[in-house]
Amino acid sequence: MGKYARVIIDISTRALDHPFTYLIPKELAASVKLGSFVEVPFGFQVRAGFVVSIDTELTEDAQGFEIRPISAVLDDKAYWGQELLDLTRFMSRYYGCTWLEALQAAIPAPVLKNIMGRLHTKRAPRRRVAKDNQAPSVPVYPALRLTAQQEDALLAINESCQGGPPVLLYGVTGSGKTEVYLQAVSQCLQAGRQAMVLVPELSLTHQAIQRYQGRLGSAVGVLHSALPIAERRERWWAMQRGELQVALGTRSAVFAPLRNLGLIVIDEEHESSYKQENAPRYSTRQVAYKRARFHNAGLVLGSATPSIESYYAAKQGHYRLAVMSERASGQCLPTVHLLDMRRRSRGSKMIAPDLAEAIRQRIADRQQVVLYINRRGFSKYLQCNDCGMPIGCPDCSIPLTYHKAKGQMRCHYCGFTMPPPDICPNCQGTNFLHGKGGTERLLNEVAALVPEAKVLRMDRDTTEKVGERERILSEFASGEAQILLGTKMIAKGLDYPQVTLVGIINGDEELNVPDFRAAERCFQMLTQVSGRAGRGQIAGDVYLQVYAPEQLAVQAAINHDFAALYEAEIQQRRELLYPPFCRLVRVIASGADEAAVWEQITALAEYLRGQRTMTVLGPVACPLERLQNKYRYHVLCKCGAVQAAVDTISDYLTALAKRRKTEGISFAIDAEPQSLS
DNA sequence: AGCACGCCGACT
DNA sequence: GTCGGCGTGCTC
Repeated sequence: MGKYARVIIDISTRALDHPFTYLIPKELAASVKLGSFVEVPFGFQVRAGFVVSIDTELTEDAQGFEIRPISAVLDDKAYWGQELLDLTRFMSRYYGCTWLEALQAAIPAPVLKNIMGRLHTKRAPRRRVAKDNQAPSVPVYPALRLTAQQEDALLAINESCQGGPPVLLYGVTGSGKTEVYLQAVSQCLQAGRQAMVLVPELSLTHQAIQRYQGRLGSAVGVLHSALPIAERRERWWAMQRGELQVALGTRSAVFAPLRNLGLIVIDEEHESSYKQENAPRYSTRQVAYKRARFHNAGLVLGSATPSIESYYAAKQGHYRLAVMSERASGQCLPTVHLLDMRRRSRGSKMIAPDLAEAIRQRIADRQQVVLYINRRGFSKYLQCNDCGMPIGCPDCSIPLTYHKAKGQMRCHYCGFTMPPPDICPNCQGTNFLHGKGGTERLLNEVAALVPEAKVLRMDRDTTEKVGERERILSEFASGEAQILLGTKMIAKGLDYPQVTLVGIINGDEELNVPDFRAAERCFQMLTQVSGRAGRGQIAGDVYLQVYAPEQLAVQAAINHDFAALYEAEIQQRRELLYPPFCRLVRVIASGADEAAVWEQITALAEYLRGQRTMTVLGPVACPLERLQNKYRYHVLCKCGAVQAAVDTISDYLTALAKRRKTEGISFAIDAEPQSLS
């Protein structure tokens, strides 16, 4: 029986991000446990806190303080106890966030809010209303016969569940990865263990959910932040009580409170949405790896276009590679027509004549068309109209960003600047294009081209509301509309047999994004979108409009040649020292006072350079220079070990916070960033 | 983050 | 004379 409890206070600031020691009063001795939420006196106030250790002796860090008693217990359930503590502690250290921020990510807001709501209000906890959330009956989805390759993959996964290495499942589109997951999960359940299936946000469609529920029935619990609050809370508690055996959901579902995990599946493992873009900036892959290790559970990372880093890790022997190179049902791939958009006159249409003709044809034949437009490029770049190459940084091999006001080209990794060139360094051409496209313009063009067709538009602007995406998709599925036009949202999960034509408007725009992963992302996107055409009886066509047809990412996508892309990328990353050959840690400073932000980030960069343990690039303005009226600057650290680098940065920032030097300026540490905007 | 303590300007 | 500005310091 411990006498003291060490507690993380419910205040998220670096200055207070350490445990405070309290006495456990005798009458609370039974209910104060590891992971309990408690109410404690804190200075002049009463705050909620989270018990992270229970000790019989006073620890050294608490010596010399007047130890006050815990005033009440807010919740004595230990949740997933020690695992939650270990995992969130690890996250706070590795990702450089506060322990509280990590806890807030691991416990859903509605649940947390409910507990915190009991603070100093002696209201008796209400009885849970046992609302059974049994969805209306779902059509049964029977098990399919596996191909030899699928059998092999399943075997590897089963071995992973029994202590074998994690599996990287590289299966081409249509090779039947989902069927393999379903059977692996079934076997896991039969062995009396639980399973978790993680998918990217955009893949968690009605259809996908039905497939899992159709096979696994009511054991499946869907976790998604878009669900109604009450439902989310109840679903979480049901898992906590052990009433659901399978958690199906997006990124945050990696924290599903399952206590007997046997298998974790991460589908589309290459997706960047698996990295959270605000604190705690965790990687789902890594948290899943930690949880799998804790439970001795299996782990599968699956993709038709694996990330370069995962594939490299597999080649190094960290993952077991399972390959499914054949389609399960022998559908044939669509024909890809490459349309070279260079040397087109100023003011010409976004849709090339060939594609325009094809659209007209399909509409006349009462078939359906998908038009994909890239909208990744938020910054302006300069592109050669003769060879199609973006003007890049000589040191970092990423496109330079064009700053109209200063009439300058700038590298957002290292700060290199130069005036806009008159002559293309690649081909000596003298014609340049200023890039930045628009959905609006495309929509108008399509309307003028085929006024009789109904066009649906789907992008972030039109799908703010919950359920809007499903509504648009079902309208398209019903055949009411002939053309679906949109951004990334339409790239995956669509399986409509009437679609015989896919037009990709700016297929290589991704290559103009100042990010060293641009080629990899471009390849992934082209592969995904192309897969939407010709899924029915009629063969499909893909019209791919590009400015740089020679670029390897484009060529590799047309030829379905992942190996070529991988080899080229890995060689370049080795030469330029990018992941997986180093680890990146990015620190962003932002604030309304630009001079103050610059001063702070410069001081940080100088300090880090002085440590001589990492290569420090910058500081420079972030590609997204101003966000919500705040100026943003970053430094990029190339290091050998993430933890050591983050420790150094965290210590510096904590000292700064304690001296109150950071008023009005906020810092964010991003360990192993996926996006550098 | 909050909140008190503390030392300097214009107000019932 | 005092009400109140926000600069420092502290919270087990």
